[in-house]
Amino acid sequence: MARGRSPGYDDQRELILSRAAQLFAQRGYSATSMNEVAEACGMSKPALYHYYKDKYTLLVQSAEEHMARLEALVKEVQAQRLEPEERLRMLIERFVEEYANAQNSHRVLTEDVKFLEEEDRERVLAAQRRVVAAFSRTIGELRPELKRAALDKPLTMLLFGMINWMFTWLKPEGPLSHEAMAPLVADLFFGGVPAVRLPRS
Amino acid sequence: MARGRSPGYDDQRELILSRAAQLFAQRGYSATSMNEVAEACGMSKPALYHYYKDKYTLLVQSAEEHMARLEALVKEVQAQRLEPEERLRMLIERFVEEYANAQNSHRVLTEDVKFLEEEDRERVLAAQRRVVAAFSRTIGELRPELKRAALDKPLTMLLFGMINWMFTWLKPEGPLSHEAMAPLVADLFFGGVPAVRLPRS
DNA sequence: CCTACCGATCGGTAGG
DNA sequence: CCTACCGATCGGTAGG
Repeated sequence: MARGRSPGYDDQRELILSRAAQLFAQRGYSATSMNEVAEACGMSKPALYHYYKDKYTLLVQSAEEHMARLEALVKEVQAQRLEPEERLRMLIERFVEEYANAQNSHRVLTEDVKFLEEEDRERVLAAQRRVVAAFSRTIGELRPELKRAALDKPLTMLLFGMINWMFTWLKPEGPLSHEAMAPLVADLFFGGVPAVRLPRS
Repeated sequence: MARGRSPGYDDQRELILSRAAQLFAQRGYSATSMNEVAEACGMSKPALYHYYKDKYTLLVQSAEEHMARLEALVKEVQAQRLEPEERLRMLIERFVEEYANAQNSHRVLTEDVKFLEEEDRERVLAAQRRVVAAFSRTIGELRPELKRAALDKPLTMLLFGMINWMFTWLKPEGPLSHEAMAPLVADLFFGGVPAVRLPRS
């Protein structure tokens, strides 16, 4: 029978992961030392190693948990069985919100995937592809001829560009909130999609 | 009287900078060693240090040269005195083309600015602000009420999101060329801008 | 322009 | 014999 960990164990792991993600986001994975992570958590390095076996595990964990949340979010929205436009609007809104709440993980995911080993990176990228596919299917339903012209995926990536890039310039102290940005992105995208000219076949 | 450098000196410097940018883009600035740079250039590490005094100079040089090209490009387009929509279309086209030709520098600029020292980073960011201002002025001319609602800058950043993010997913071997992407971005943006709803005042 | 190094700091782990 | 740590230092490697 398992005796279980100390009661604060999981809380400590969560704290460490969030502090590590913050440092990785600020300085980059490889420029962050485990000494800095330990210090940011108010513990010694050996204590840190009690909770995570190595630095790399922090990176993998951060990336995977973030992707898991994004995939869960996609499933939640899909379960509502909305019309394409409404569904995509909600996906945009929920993704912007999630990014706002997980800016460090988001940045680690977009900038530090290169430090993942082949196998881990493939698993993360596979999850990203599933998320992108959910968006692009919705865009294909929105205007089916885009899908026939193979423009659904590129347009999806332009949409992701707008929201993935958002937190490089949108500062929390600024006059504009992320809640105000989501409808702006949606208006711009839904206004633009009908204007896209198809290549002549 | 200056004796001048060896005839191949500037060529070597250019080669090194381009190889270094390639490695920085692939592995990140801090995870790239000067041994790797030297090897990629087919020279010893001491030889490399003959051309650049340190690793940091390679980073600064890469960022500054790339920003200088972008600013030159903005000036060229502005000199043509086009109508706002045509001018913005051309800016988009030229930026996508420049990014395509300088993907490594572009990635270094977007992901490794954090390694610049305060003073250098400020100079680079100031150049970026001037470029953004050129875009956002044009967008303000396109639909002046956006500027009054302070949405010209956010919309500019959404546009930059689309094109800055493009080369994270657009692969040279892929079926879609960057030349085809520029008009797609422009159509989407110009179609979307009139659809943007202003916050009620 | 090479081999041969340096001061420092890295990620990770020993004994207690 | 378990867990939760500490002070000190390991083997290797970074930039220079």
